[in-house]
Amino acid sequence: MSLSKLIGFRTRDAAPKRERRKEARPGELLDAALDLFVEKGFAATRSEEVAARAGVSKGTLFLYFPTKEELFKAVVRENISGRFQQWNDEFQTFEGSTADMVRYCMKVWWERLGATRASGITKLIISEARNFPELAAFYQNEVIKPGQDLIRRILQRGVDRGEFHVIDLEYALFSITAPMLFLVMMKHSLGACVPRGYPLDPQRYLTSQVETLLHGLCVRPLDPQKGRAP
Amino acid sequence: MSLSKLIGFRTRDAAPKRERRKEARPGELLDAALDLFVEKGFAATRSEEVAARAGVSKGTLFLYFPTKEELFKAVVRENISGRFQQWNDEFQTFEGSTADMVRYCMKVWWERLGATRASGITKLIISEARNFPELAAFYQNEVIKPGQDLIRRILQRGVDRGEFHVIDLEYALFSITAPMLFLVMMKHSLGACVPRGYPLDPQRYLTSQVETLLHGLCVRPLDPQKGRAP
DNA sequence: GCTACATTACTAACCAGTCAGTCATTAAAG
DNA sequence: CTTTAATGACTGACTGGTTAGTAATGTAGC
Repeated sequence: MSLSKLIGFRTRDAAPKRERRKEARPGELLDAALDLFVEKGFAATRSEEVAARAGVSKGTLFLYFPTKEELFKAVVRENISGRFQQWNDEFQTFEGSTADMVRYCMKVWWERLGATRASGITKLIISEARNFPELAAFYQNEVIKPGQDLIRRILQRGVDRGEFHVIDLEYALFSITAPMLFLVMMKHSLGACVPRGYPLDPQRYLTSQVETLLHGLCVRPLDPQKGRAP
Repeated sequence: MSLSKLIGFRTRDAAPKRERRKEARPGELLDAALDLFVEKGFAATRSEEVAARAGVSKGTLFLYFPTKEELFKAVVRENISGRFQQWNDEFQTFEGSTADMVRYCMKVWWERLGATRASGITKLIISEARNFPELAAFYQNEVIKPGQDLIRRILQRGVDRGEFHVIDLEYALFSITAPMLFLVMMKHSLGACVPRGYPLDPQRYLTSQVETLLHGLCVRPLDPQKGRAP
């Protein structure tokens, strides 16, 4: 059985003509790789399949990326780490209550990462960290650390302005990241293959989690009896 | 290189004598399988390695378990599903506030599952669900469903007794399971290979998460200003 | 026709599951 | 108690199928 049959389609249509397109290849390969890494994970994604989906042969893939690991790192840089600078700047100039800042943070995270294909990379790393520790370390430095720094700054702002009574900044961090991680896992793991129970409305899920978190976090709840009614 | 060298030790000491121990084999194989599945995941665990760690040959493994998937299911039954009945009974007879019940639930979960090797199975399933949907479905029925039913009953009790103001039971569920999942993931994924930041004290983590959750969940917080100080 | 991009065929290495045969154990017969 | 024969638990080489990465061979475009 031919591989192209196996995959079902070629991006660069039926004509198996040989073309020289040095500029476009890397981008097309990264795009194909993201799809397949998210769908199958790192170990289970075959290099030849990535090449086929980008409409080239396996040899060509290794012409642009020396190993499968380097291909993966390039995918992460392209889709996640490369975009952190912009987000950092955005939060530097935020005005309003820190509670709103937390709400906005979740919203932005979902719109720009959680809801996109790129969130599958997070699931992949969590899934395969132990089998590919070098990739895990790369992701830790390139994505997790900057992300946590950003959240830490938000929480610190809440404490500094007397809005939050955070005892332990490091643990409060996880009150924000755990729901994010859970949603990503539902989207890309069990939720993607065991339909029972989960199609989980992301907006509603995030709102519910954030509001619960804030009511346990704010020094002066607006009104003990209100704030949760529809 | 010999496989026993690769693995580093044999459970049933240096003598490679041939023994007939029909009764003991399945248990020893399940034990070895749990270790390796947790350490490497399902796909990356080689059958021969499981056999070697149990001190038998690969042929013997397939004598007791027809396929690798059946071996895995047996591991889940042995270590998780087989124990649910007892836990269910325990919560049926709980007396005290539902808040305490939630605290107790977390504590018990950690002591009997989270802290044990078995928690690695949860991580494995989340990691490999998409590549092994049949295993995911099995786990969904055998573990997740019973677990969620248990938590749902606790929350419902809180609502019935006027202790909780839960709007949507199905989403409140995740406020309890998400921190559990996060902790398991830290323990078995990034936390197990990227030392930076995490050795995460489980007791402290769980307490912090549960208290935050409860203060946003209880109808009448005991005292808005207190309850979070050490 | 030259050269840089692209392909194909190849290597070396994996691994689940099988099966023909081996040998520890047991029990019947001497 | 000892010998012999039957049993079935156990073994490991083998099959058929994987895949990352390489190198020889093409061919497009200048």
